[in-house]
Formats: sequence, structure tokens, C-alpha cells
Amino acid sequence: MSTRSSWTSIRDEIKRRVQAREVLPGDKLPNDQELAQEFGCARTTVQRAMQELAATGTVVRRRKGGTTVAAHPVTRTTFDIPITRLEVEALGQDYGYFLVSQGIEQISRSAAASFGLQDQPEMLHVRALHLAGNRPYIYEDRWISQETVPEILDVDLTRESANEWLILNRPYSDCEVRFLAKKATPQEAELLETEAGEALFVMERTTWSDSAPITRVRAIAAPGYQLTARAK
Amino acid sequence: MSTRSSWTSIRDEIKRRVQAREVLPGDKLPNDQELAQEFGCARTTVQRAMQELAATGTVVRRRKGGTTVAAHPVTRTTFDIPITRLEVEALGQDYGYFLVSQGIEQISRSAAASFGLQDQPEMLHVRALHLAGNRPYIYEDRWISQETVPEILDVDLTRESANEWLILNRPYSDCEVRFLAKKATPQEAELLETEAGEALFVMERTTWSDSAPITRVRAIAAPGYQLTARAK
DNA sequence: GAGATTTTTAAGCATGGACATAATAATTTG
DNA sequence: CAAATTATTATGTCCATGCTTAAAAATCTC
Repeated sequence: MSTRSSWTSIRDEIKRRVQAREVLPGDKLPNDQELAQEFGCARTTVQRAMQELAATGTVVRRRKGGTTVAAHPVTRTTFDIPITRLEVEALGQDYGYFLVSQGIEQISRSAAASFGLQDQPEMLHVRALHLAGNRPYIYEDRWISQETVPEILDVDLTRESANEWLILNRPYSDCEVRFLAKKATPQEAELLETEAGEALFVMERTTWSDSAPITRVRAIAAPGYQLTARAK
Repeated sequence: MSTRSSWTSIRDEIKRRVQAREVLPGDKLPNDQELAQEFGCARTTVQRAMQELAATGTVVRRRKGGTTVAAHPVTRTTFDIPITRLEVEALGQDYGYFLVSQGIEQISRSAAASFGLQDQPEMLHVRALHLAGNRPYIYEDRWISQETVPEILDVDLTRESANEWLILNRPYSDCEVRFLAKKATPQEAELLETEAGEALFVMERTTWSDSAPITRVRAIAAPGYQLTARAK
């Protein structure tokens, strides 16, 4: 054939057919073998292309069932949420960190819900502020399981942020992320140097280590914060 | 033991080392050949694992340069944004749609900025409300390029939502997504049946077809809306 | 010594064959 | 006839091998 077919070009061609509606949602595509013949390549190459398309939600693959065009086109978007310090430094600003409060308390009902727990055990409750160039950037309200992460009780959180300590010392296996908007409470407004009632962007993250709860954090961003991504 | 395939377990093991800081950002990893030896598998298998890690930003690969741990560890999260009707139906609620206004106007400066345009051409401006079980769900404020999508002018938008028509008839090649929080304006508050000043969650999407602008939509969600995803 | 050229290295890709696995279809059995 | 068993099919994964390609390193040239 003309050019050596690469798995990426097969991927792009199938994607084009889907986007150009040459095949419709729900339609069955030829099987890998047949596509390999059409493109004049090995089945492995088609397999690699289809694996990618399945991962991005363009097609659905089922053993024996074959490959079908996804029934409901979705916009699949990928966001990278970095460690707050690195995010600030990437903006070229000085990073600052400030512990607001810490203590052992019975977790809130909403935190229990995030963990999927029926009861409300005691956990370490940490509130801290991240600064970018001396301006408040993100206020975090965090619960840390003292049962899963007992070492956290020995960490001096006035110096080191729980955000960073946990990522360094307690890698998670699962993570649930939630985005929402909320009005600033008077306390949040004061810390973020804005008005009570201002609309704030909230990123809530809950992490587990093999189904054992690690932490639940509400990262409340200062006004103006935006999260951007390009979908492909 | 895990029943997972070996390339995924190699991927997970390398990821673990990165997250557990056994290798630090910027560190060079052994080359594929050496890793294959360590894991007792073929280089192809390591290649597949590393390809994935490179795609998700954990690692950076350069020919000849080898593989290095990405400078900034991130939580990479994937969201699927479906057609609004399907989202509502998936909640088990009745979907409703209501056109608020439409007309040809010069686009707003912020819309022009989203498209990356210097000037502010005229586009079709559509405002519509999506309902879930007779309650307002999402209010969308949309600009559609009459140049790229002239057929849109013939569509009866009182019956069919632009959201759906575009996704089904004008697939995009590029999409930029932005999440933010904003206070409800009086008009938005009225449509969403809430108070002016309420904190609202906004999803802004701009799409192109091969660098030709298609649409820019601000989807403003009713209070309480949350976007959830599991990161891996 | 600066600039151009060659060498070497490590990732990138393709192949064909083999076996595993899940889901469906066909067949047997009580 | 329904339930259990077996066969079939398409995807999933792995491997050994060989070639391609980008980029760094070494070498050569003026």
C-alpha cells in the first residue's frame, strides 16, 4: 500500500467515519480481522487502534459481540489536578501555606457520604489555606482517616501541607472527584478575602487505599478560579 | 492475586513507584529493555504500559532520551459530558426543553475570546432551558456560527434543542471545556427558579470543526448540580 | 572552536502466531 | 420444555523479532 499504516491513522480513520456519520451510533463495525484486511495490516494493529477508541468512548467493544459505535456521543474531557503548590508555582507565583485549624472530630454527614460510610467515625479535621503571591488561592477543608493513616497524627501540619504529605506518603488506589459551586460562608469569605455570598468553585476529592478511606478534601477556590481542558 | 493483564499491572506498578516517590519527578527510569527484564516480560509489554503512562501524563518519553518521571504529579480525571436530555433521563426524570430566545447578533467579547477571534462576527444566539421533572435543570446560552453551520438557520429550535442537533449533525474535531462558578444574574435566577446571587456551576464549551468555529455554549446548572468522576 | 556530519541509542511501530477469556449460539440431557 | 453442557466467535493479551525514527553524543571539517 501507499504508506505504512500506523495504528494511529486507523484510529483516526474510524473516528472520522463515526464523526462524519458514515456509521451511526449503535451500528456494528466490521470485526478486527476484516478491518485488518481492509487496511492491509495485522490484526494487532487494528486492535491497538480500537483499544484507544474504546478507551475514549467512541466505540464499545464486547467479546463475541463485536465492536459497535457508542450509542450516546459524549464529550469526554480530561483534567489534570496538580498538587496545589505546583499549580501555584506553575503560574510563576510564590506559594504560601497556612494551617487554619486541626483537631479530632466526628466527621460530617457529607464527609461520611463521600466515603460511603453509614456511621460517622472520628477523623482528623484539618483546615488550611494555600496562597499564591500572598493572595488566598485555595482554602481546603479536609478529613483524614486516623485509622487508615495513623502516622498523620505525628506530622507537623503547621509546616507541611496535608495535601502534599498525603500524596508523598499515602498514595491512593481510588479517587472520586466532584465539582460544584457554593456560596462563600462568612468564614470562607474572610479567609479567601472576599464577600460572604460570593460564588466559589469547589473541587471535592475523596481517596481510598484499597477501599480503606484515606482522605476527603473540599478545595474551595478563590473567586475567578477556572478549570480548563481540551477534549480530543 | 490480581487477574489483571500484565501490561496493566506493569503500568500500575510504575505508577505506584512514582506516587510513592520511589522515583522522583525528573528522574530517569530504566529503559524498556531493562524493565522488561525486571518484570520478566517482552519489551512490547513494557512499551504498552509506558505508552499508557505517557498518555496520562505520569511519565515523559523521548526517543534516545529515555523515559523520565513527569515533573509535576497530577490527578488526571476524566469526565463524560453527555447530551443534556440523556443526562436527565439517566436520572430517571422526565426531560423538558424550552426555547427562551434566538436571534442573529454580534457575538459577545467573551465568546469571541473563547473562539480565539479578534473580531466579533454575527452569529446565531440561542438561549434555552432544559428541565428535569418540570424543574429547571440547565440554562444554556449559546452562540452558533452561521458561517460554519448554515443549516442551523433552518432548524426549528423551539422543538429541537441546539445541544442535540449539533452533536448529532455537526460533530466537532476540537473542544475546549471550562468549569467555573458564578453568581446568578436576576434573569438567570428567574429561569432557574432561584434567587439572584445564588452560586451556580457553569460548564463552558467551545467546539471547532477543523479550526472553523462551531459553537460556544455556557451551560449554567441549577443550584445543587454536581459533576462527578472517578479518577484512576 | 563553531558548524556540519556521522554514529549510536532508546523509543515507536508493525507483524504473525499463539493462547486466554467472555459472551453468545447450538446442542444435549433430565 | 427448561436447564445444563458444549461449541463458536470476536476481542484481549502476550511474545519474539525486525525495522524505523528522533535525538543525543561523538566525530570530523573548515
